[in-house]
Amino acid sequence: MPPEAGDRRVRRTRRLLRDALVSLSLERGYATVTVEDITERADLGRATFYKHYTDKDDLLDRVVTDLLDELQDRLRPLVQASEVGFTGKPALEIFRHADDERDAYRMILRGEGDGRALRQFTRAQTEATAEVFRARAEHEGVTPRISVDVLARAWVGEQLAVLSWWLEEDPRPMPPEDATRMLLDLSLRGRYWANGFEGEPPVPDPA
Amino acid sequence: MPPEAGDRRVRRTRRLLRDALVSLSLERGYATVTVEDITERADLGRATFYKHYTDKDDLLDRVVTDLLDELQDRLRPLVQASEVGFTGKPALEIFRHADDERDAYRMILRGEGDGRALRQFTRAQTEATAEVFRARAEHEGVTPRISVDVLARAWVGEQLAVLSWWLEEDPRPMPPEDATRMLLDLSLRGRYWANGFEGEPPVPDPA
DNA sequence: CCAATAGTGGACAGAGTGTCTACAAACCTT
DNA sequence: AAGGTTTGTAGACACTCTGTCCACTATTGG
Repeated sequence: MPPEAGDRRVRRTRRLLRDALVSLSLERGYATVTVEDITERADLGRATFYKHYTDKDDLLDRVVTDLLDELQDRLRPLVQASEVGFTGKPALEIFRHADDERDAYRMILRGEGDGRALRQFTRAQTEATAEVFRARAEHEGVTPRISVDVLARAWVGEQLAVLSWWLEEDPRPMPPEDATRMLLDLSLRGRYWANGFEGEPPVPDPA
Repeated sequence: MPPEAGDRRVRRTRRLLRDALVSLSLERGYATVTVEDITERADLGRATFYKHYTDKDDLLDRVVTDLLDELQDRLRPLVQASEVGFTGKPALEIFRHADDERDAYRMILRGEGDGRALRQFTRAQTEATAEVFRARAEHEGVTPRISVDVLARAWVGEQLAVLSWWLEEDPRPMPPEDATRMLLDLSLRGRYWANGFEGEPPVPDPA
C-alpha cells in the first residue's frame, strides 16, 4: 500500500527522495549510492524510503516515467502540427524540457542505472518519432528510402548525442533555440554539407 | 601484483572471467551479477577473481579497454586513407568488429555499468572522429559550418544508434556492408532525403 | 625436474539490504 | 479545533555480498 499522493507530506517526501537520488547519482554514480545516502541527503528516515519505493531501481524508474509523462504532455500539441513539415518544434521542446530538468536529463543520458533509464527514454522517443515519420510519409505521399524504424533510431541517437553535449557543457554553450537550429540543419541536410562541402555527396561503397 | 599474462593459466582465466561477465550482464543486467556468479560460471574459485581484478568494475573497464585497443588496431590503417574522402571504410570496420564481438558490444551499448563503458567507448570514437574531420577540412581547404566536436558527437551518436539496432535485432537483419551503406547514405545526405523527400530541405526556424 | 607462480577453499569483519515493530508527528475532514 | 487516519521514525533483525587473508595444492615455463 504505497502512500497517497494527495497528502502534502507524501509530495514533499517523494520530491526530496527524487532530488537526492539525482544529485547523488551525478556526484558519485548511481551504483555507489546507497538507500541510506539518499535518505540522509533528503533528511528522512531510511524506513520512510521503503514506504514509497521497493528499492533504488524502483525510484529511478518512477523518476524516468514521470519525466516522460511530462515531456509527452508538452509534445502532444506540437506533434500534430509537425506531421506536415519539418518544423523542428518538437526537437526544440525537448531541449527546453531538458533545460528545465537539467540534472534529471544528465543522469539519464549518462546511462545511470545500467542504461535502463536511457533505454526507456530512447524507446519512448523512437516509437513516437517513427509514428510521426510514418504519418508524414502517408500524408505527403512519399516513400521513405530507409526503414522508418531505423530512421527514427538514427535521428533520436543524433538528437540525444547533441542534447547530452549541450547539457554537459559548462557554461551552457547556447540557448535551446540555437542548439535546435544547429541540430536540425545538420540532420536534415546531412554531414557532407555540415562539414563544409558543397554539391552532391559521394556515393560511398565501403565493401 | 597482478599475475603475468604470458602464463597459459592466466590467459585462460581472464578469458573465462571476461566471457562470464559479458554473458551474465546480458542475461540479468550488470548490477545484479555478483563476483561469485561470475566465478561460478567461469568455473573458478572466487579468490582467483581477486588475483586478477580489484572488483567487478575493474573487470568491465579492462574488457572495454581491450576492445577499444583491438578496434583502434583495425581502424588505424583505414583512417589515414579516409582523411581524403568520405569512404565509409572506418564505419564498415566498426560494424565488422561488432559482428565479431557481438555480445561485448551489446553489453557496452546497452549502458551496463551505469554507462561508464559506453561513455568510454563514445569518448574514444568521438575524439578520433573529430580528428579525422579536422584533418579532412584542412586538407580540402573547407570550413565546417558547425563545430567539429559537435559534428563528431552527432555522427557517433547516429552511428551507435544504428549499430545497436543492428546488433539487437534477431536474426541479423543484413550484412555489415549493407548496414554501413544505409547508415552512410542517411548520414551524408540527411534525413530529408532519407524520408523520401526531394529537392532542398526547408530551413526550419523553431523559435 | 623444480622453483616460481597461479588457483583453491574456507574464514573473517564490515557494509548494505529489505522487513518488521511500536511509537510519534502531521494531515485532512468535519 | 478535535479526532480518526495516515505518514514518518528509530532500532533491531537475518541475510547477502564484498574484499582480504591464510595455508595448501596444481600447473607452468625454463
